Amino acid sequence: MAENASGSEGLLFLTDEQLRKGIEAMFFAYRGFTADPDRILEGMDYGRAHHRAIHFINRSPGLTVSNLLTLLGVTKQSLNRVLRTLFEDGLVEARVGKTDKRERRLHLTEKGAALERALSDAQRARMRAAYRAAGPQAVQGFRTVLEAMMDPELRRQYLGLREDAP
Amino acid sequence: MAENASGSEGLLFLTDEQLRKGIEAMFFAYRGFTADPDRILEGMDYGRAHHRAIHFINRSPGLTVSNLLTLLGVTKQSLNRVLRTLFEDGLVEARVGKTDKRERRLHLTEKGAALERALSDAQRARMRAAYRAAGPQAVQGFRTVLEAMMDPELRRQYLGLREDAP
DNA sequence: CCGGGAATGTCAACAAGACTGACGTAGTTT
DNA sequence: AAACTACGTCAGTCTTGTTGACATTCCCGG
Repeated sequence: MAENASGSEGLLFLTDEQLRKGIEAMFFAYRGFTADPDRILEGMDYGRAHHRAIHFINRSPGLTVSNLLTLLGVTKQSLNRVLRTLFEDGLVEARVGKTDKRERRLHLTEKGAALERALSDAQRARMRAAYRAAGPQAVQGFRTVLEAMMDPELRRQYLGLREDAP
Repeated sequence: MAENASGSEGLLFLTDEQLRKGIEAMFFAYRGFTADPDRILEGMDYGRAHHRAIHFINRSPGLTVSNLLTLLGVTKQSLNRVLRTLFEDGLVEARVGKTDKRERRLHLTEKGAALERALSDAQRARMRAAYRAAGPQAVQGFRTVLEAMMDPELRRQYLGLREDAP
């Protein structure tokens, strides 16, 4: 039995206790989520900030610095420090914009793409294992709750970049 | 090829694209998740680290410094800086352990509990809104995936706090 | 064509929060 | 008495974020 927490369909009984568990689940899960890439990056001169930049450049090749700035939600000074090392080490290259020559469109080099693959392989492996363990319905719910938890602005960014759903 | 799709029993179509969306959902959702408490804390002399300490002390009153150390996964030097300011400002108090006098059992003061309430009210409100928007099944799936994503050690910590076990 | 503003880079200074390493002190266990 | 444990602390480093100020290059509207 134990239909305790949530009514099977209609109403949600949201005790503070349940919410607290959700909060702690986010905290612990996020640690796990970042653990593998962090392990790979440690020892290199890079950190989580580099990973994030590389991720989004890989995902949207040719995006501009200010696109990336908006996605990451940091200051240009902060991002620039990261990008500079990525340029210097030949992981990322910038091509001057065709229509607007002020823009620098960012692309991964082969070397950069290789690192990206290493990082996201690790992260995807964990995500895949979690998805498999939890099952399809859980995955759907997972995504739905996460989307609902984003700030409206961030959600717009996220959805705007998605190809499939509305 | 194209065998990357289905899991053993279910129809788990796990394309890299889908996994990438899950990864980004975690990234954006975590930003939203921490945004409200961060806003409250900004301007005070506190940060996210203080929030985390306060959260777990509230959750398990009387826990020791090393308990907290394990939960947070940081070094004692790092935690100590945080705890010191919380002691000085009278938000947390330490009581010498009864059986083992080396231990300092941590408790929130009234003032500390008030801040905890302010912080977690904000965070719970967001979590509640997300849960409501997503529905009960989604909530179940959300928690299931997050648990599966934790490191085994972290999951033990997390579960250990749910059901009281040694 | 000129000037405002946008996109970008860069210098400098600073802060939070993590880390390592070393050392000290009180209390507990063997 | 020695060894180990729980905790605190000093000192230094690193990453990643912040503000503020200023320069350059370029687009576009008047």
